[in-house]
Amino acid sequence: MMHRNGLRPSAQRIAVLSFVANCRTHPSADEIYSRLSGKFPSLSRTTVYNSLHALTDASLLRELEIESGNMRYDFKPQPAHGHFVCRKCGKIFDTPLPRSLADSLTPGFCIDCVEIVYRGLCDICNKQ
Amino acid sequence: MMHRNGLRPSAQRIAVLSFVANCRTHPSADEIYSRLSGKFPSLSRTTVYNSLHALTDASLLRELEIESGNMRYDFKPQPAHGHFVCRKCGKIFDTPLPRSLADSLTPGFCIDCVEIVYRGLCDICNKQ
DNA sequence: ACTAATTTTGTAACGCTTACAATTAAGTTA
DNA sequence: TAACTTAATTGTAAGCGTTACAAAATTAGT
Repeated sequence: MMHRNGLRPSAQRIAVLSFVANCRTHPSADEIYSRLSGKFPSLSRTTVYNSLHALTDASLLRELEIESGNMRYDFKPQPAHGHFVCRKCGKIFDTPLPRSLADSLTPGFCIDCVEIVYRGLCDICNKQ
Repeated sequence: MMHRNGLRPSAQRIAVLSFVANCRTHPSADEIYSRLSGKFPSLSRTTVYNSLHALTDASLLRELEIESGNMRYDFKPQPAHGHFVCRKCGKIFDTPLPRSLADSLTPGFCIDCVEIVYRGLCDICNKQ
């Protein structure tokens, strides 16, 4: 994957990418750093940020502006989806995209991507 | 409006609220501060943040997590709408919401609000 | 006018992110 | 393999938006 985009697949970058890809929580840079510094004792925060930027530029990751002051990351090759943020437990759930999203846009506009964030209570918190 | 929510309508708060309400650009805290410090020479950044928080808590403003590291503000009493961010000129356009947004959500979830951000090229930048 | 409560203000600090230079590692050529 | 070139990693320091806090100023009610 990285070779195709002229990215050198270093051990750190592989670790960052596969962690985000296998992690269901859309982790932040700091979460990634904390979880990986066990395997890479010399890991630097800067490396995590560098990797995240490189992988984002290569369209392997997507940045989620879901939480103020904390960028979160998503594995991009997955099918497009929205996100639901529970205001109580803070968990983030993937949601399917509603059909006909582009319907309501002015003609002449060119859409690169659509970001949908629902906020509310998840089913578990809603019961309590 | 503020009285109804137990908010004291100070001159600064009125200025912040009416500036956001009449400003089509969804301004950031810093933009608000810059534009208002002419009328209020002693205005403090903290006051702007305080006012924005108070007005947000009172549901008169809405926070937009559109731009990383820069919260933007929207006048809430307007009908619900999405936002289109042009990747070239950076302008933010209001867009109508697509119908049946809640369709795709898991039952049991309670939706407080939906945020939709389109990214791409606006009609003017698209022509160039 | 007096008191009590709220708001504004300025400074300092916080947290996430970036800039930068030095070190290390990885590819390339001979 | 050895020398060379390029790219990635690391640590420190700085940047930026935001928040915490205490003092001063303003407002509201008696």
